[in-house]
Amino acid sequence: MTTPGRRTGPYICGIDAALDVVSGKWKGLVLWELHSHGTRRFAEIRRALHGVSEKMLTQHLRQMEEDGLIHRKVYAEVPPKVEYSLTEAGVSLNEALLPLGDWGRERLRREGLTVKAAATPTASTTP
Amino acid sequence: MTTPGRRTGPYICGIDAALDVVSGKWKGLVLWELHSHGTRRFAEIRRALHGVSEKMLTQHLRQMEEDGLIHRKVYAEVPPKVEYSLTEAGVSLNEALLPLGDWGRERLRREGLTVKAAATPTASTTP
DNA sequence: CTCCTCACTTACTTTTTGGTAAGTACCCCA
DNA sequence: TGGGGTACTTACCAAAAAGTAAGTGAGGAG
Repeated sequence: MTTPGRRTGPYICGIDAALDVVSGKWKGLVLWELHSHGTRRFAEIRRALHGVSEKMLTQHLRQMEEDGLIHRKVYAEVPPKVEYSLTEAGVSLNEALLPLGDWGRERLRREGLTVKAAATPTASTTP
Repeated sequence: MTTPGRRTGPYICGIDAALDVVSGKWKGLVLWELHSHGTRRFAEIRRALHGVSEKMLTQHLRQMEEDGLIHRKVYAEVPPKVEYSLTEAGVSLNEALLPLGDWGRERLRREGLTVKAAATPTASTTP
């Protein structure tokens, strides 16, 4: 039990409340994956996020669902099928993250840091 | 030695590179404190961020300095005096965080979450 | 003389986070 | 019959982040 919690309770400001929802090794990527593909199945996301474990992925997806960022649709089919997509809040969060992504890319340029091979080769632009 | 590192190396995208620099329980607040006051001394920041320990604060400040977000000026005076201020990168990061702060405040409103007493009562608006 | 302030550092402990590996239950393909 | 795929869960472990408490060394207030 005990949701692998980080529901710290009272926040001190908006940034706090927003960062809390994005922090987690893969959450940003999940957000971006769903943003650029609209709807994805569990295994598709897993393959897109090279290196994520099933445990971490489910954990993150559950938290993001709880936080109202993504929607989870289960098909009562026989090989299980679950589809994830962004909610309105998820879409707007993604938009709010765009300037931060710009800043990050600028930082990479500035410091001459390496960027790993794109997580999703099919995605148009990486954030 | 060995900076309490979280320099994970190769990033996968800009958001990654930006989040890495802001994640840490107090970094967002430090950024905001310096943004709204221009220049602050160690003890002033400490008092503004109610609840931070000296260890965590120095640790965060050092990392942020390493990441080029803040500038640290030491006066060779007899009761020590150190002043912190934002660098250009720090200022632009703060700007990039504004939409995220908006989103966070919207989230707080949406979910009816509590907000702790402002960290800096003198600050005009909380992010 | 004693305590408080400044800006830290160090050692140690706890909490949180992430990773590994296995198990589940059923299906399709060869 | 054996292997792969679907979407997970569980138990256990390692690593990282954060908290606690104490020490430093000089100055100024009482």
